[in-house]
Amino acid sequence: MTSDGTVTTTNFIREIIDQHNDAGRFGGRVHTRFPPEPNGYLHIGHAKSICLNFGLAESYGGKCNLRFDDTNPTKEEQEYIDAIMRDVRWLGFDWEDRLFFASDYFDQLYQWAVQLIQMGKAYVDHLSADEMREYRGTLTTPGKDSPYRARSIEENLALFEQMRNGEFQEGECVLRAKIDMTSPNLNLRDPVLYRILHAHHPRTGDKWCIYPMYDFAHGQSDSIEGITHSICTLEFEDHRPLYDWLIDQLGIHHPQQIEFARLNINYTVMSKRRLVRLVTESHVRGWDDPRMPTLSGMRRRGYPPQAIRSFVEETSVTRQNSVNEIGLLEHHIRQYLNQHALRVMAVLNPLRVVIDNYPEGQVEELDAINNPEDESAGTRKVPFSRVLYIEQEDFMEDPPKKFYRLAPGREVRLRYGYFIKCVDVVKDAEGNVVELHCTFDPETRGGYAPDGRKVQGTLHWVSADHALEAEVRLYESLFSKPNPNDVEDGQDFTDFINSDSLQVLTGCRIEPSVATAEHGTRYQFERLGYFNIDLDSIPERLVFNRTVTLKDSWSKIQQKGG
RNA sequence: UGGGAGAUAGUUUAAUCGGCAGAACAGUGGACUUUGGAUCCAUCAGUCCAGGUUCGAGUCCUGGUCUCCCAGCCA
Repeated sequence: MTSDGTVTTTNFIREIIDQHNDAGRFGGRVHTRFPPEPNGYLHIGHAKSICLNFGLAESYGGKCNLRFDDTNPTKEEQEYIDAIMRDVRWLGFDWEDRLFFASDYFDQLYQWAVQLIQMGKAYVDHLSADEMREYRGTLTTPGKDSPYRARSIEENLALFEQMRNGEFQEGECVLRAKIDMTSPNLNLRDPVLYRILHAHHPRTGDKWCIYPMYDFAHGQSDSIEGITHSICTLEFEDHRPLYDWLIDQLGIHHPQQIEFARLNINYTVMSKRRLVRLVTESHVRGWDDPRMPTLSGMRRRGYPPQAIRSFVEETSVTRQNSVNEIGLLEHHIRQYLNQHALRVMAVLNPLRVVIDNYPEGQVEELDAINNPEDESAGTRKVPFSRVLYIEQEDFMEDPPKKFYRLAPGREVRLRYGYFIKCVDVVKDAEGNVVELHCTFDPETRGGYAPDGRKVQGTLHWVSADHALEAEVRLYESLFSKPNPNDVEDGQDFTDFINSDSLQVLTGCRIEPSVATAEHGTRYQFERLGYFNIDLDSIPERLVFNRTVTLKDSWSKIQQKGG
């Protein structure tokens, strides 16, 4: 068990660590890190890496660092750094005093580059990007040596010094490792170590105009921090021989890299490149749009971090590429919220109901249970009066057989209220039902009939005079296609954006008990789903997000033509 | 046609030395119910293919098929 109470199952990474510990490698130490690049917001795929790295450290009594891989100042911003830290904390993890940046190591990295040059293992190359691509060869044909590969150590040292001093334009030259241009692993065909970028860095300012490539920074950063297990995703497997080479040449601490398959979910996209486009092209309202798979979007949507963690835990850690169903995530969301969310009554599409035989001006405070799954949540009072609203969907003039709700002449229970019977239907000029007249049975207060008679349906409701007005935002998946990345020639993933992914309802009515709740407060609207209070909400104008619907067996019956 | 990796119900996965293929989600049917919620019960459904070794193969061997990753001065 971890601190959040979830059960940790074993996986291939834990088995590797166990083997290391049995063999005494790393002296039984386990030190991991979560190494995001601050060029975008964290998404649920990152949550898997976060849970894995912090979770491993915790369960083995080790530590986990947060390190920003900030080696490309042209793409990275302080806003992203702040957002990433906020999201990691929100998930419930703590890096304590171990907040690091790859840019902290720029001096050391520079020294190591010089050392490689001195060893004859790196050289300054003046090939253009296009030329370098040609010289690199292809997947099936070997590359060939750059004409600059044979420069003397002294010349390389001088040239690299000039690079650092800003004596070259961007793209004029780079520092490359001297490994093997014929290697079947393209990462070993003299990879670029340093490139020239006359860019201002969020942390080092204008100190540097040369920046290390990720491949030259990542492994050594892990080494500097004494990381034992460098956990990363599958696409870096081909880079491992390069990291190993670099670390062995330098003779420094050698972490063990272990790759796992990234988390994918259907009906969404997970690559940062695509998420950035969704934001910059205004397909969504921002990084924290509740339809986004970002952690900030999910937070705003009302997804509890505990549910995200239990979902991630259940997807398990493997080396198989896979795509999880969004339904599994939603299952975990519902499971948590069912246990923890307070119940309230809200009517999304109000239909006015007048209780003809209920005294005018009378108001009763009825007892309602806050959470049937948690007795300690207690009860509250909800006001009942002569004029109420119920859900439009809960009335049908000519109902099908399995419709349990209100219809002319039919009796139903108002939850925690009374049994009511529909006696009249008022329509407007177009024939739309605009008001119902009902009678109530005073003997059924609280929803129980002393004569033991049963009703099939129980409806939620609010008192018209007491209800608060609210805007409610309903969400569906952002994409209408299970795999939006699967595009034909000439198509773009944005072609598959679901035009119904956001539906805004105004004039919704909700019971008064929520009036003073804070942003983010999560509720179950009885019979409708889980909702939370959006950041846009103000007391004069409440705004709710639908986090997820309740499982709805009526809709299935309907679809089957019931 | 180079290198690296991976194939188990619809989905995601488990299976100690080679020893009864086990779960969750989804689906279906039912019980219960003051949420058509929750809960409970039942049920459907699987080892990529072809050989081989073995008393016995998801696991070992041989051959094949399919999928993913790699040709940024991105990470």
